[in-house]
Amino acid sequence: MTDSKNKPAPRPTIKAVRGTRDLLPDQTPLWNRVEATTRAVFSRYGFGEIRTPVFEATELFARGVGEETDIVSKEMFTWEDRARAASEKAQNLTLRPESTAGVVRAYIEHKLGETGQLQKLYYIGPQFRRERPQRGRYRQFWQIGAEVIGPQTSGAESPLRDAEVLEMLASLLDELGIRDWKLELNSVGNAEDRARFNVALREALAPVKDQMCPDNQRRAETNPLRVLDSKEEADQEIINALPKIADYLGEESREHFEQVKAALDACGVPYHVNPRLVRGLDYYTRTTFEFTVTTGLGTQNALLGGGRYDGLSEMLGGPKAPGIGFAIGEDRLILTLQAQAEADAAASGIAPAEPKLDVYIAPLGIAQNPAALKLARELRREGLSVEVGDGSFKIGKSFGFADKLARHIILLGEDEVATNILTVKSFATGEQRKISRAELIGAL
RNA sequence: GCGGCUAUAGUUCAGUGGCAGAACGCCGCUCUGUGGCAGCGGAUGUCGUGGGUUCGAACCCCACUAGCCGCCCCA
Repeated sequence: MTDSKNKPAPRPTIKAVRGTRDLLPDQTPLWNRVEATTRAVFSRYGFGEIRTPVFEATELFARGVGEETDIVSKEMFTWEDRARAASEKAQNLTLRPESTAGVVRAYIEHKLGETGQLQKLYYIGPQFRRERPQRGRYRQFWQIGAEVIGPQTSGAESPLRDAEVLEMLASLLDELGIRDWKLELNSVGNAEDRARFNVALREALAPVKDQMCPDNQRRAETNPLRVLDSKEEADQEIINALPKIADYLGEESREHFEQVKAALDACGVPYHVNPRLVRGLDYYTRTTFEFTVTTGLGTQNALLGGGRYDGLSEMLGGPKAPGIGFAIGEDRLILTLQAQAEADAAASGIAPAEPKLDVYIAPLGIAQNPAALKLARELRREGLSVEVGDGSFKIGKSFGFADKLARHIILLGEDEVATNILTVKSFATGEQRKISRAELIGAL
């Protein structure tokens, strides 16, 4: 006679934290397809997988990504690790906001350059940025990235590598079925070019920066390059009049860029040179690029971005090791594919079929449960996908479940267990047959 | 970090001060070894959280949280 209105004391429910989310089984097949395709494509180009830690010393990102970038200055999940002994120093740690710095750290730490070989490394994994969540922008998000890095003698600096990476990305997006991608390409020059350009830019900005928005005024001071890709309407006239990086490229950088473009032309990979494409991370030199799409992402239309980082290894205290790499926003890739699939379904009026199991086994009565599980075990071992009902279910209920889950139902009553002649009904045809256990696999 | 919009059943959503609703889905029965279709019946719920106004709040006000959209930035 307990009072059913006596509800348990309310407890606050725990939810996924802001900007994070669960990927349920209706989502993960697409993720797995994307990742499997990526691995297959990358391995055809000689890339091997690297797995680095999801957290690193904060210093790595400060030096690698750049102290003045938004990522480092305001978007990192950083904490002070407890010192476990008086003699131990507390360490400042950070959840990785991107993976290139970590990969290059590993390259240096494991002396991969000493092999003399070009290293082609890829990764797939979560990254963390403390930004305001939005469509296609999460606080835990996934990136698929690859890096080509090695000593100069390995050919890591060759424009061939830039073109190969870009061609690989074009092939990957094609193979995944991304239909409307666009490659934006630019060169920001080598360290010397950038230094000269920065001086010229500062000179040009000095008399006009007061007329610009506060953000651009700040950038004019801290990172003048970033003024160039500002989208602030009111400042566009001023920005268009600023010096162009292309005019400050040295002969070497210019020639490098020309060769990248020539190789892309030869491969038939379309691109648009965008002189204002300046990527946000400090380590980029020479080639920079971005692939954008028009479906599914709204204003977060950059699907992936990357570029060359010839000085990064040295910035991290390693040997000279030119490299080029990119990071694909996997979440955005998935959103794009989903948006395309929805558009296709709407156009054709055909909803994609749900995947079904091969067999649903319905024991009729709990006495048949052990036999049902035994049969399931055997069929699964022979490679079939199988679900087992419970003998307490009414037969109608079993059919209901079976029809949703599987292509065939096997009824397992006393007779079937005793004779080893199974009753099998196929939902596609509605046909019901008696099949001996020995002939079952062939009959399905 | 800034601005706008939003939050009601499992889902999509209606409800603008007076009994908490619809569709789909779910459960039961018609039908105890035959599902889908159909008929009948049923449950959907702290109306995001906390406070305030009011005789009375899903509705008005405030704060918070979360989501979406945009800005910033980035993948």
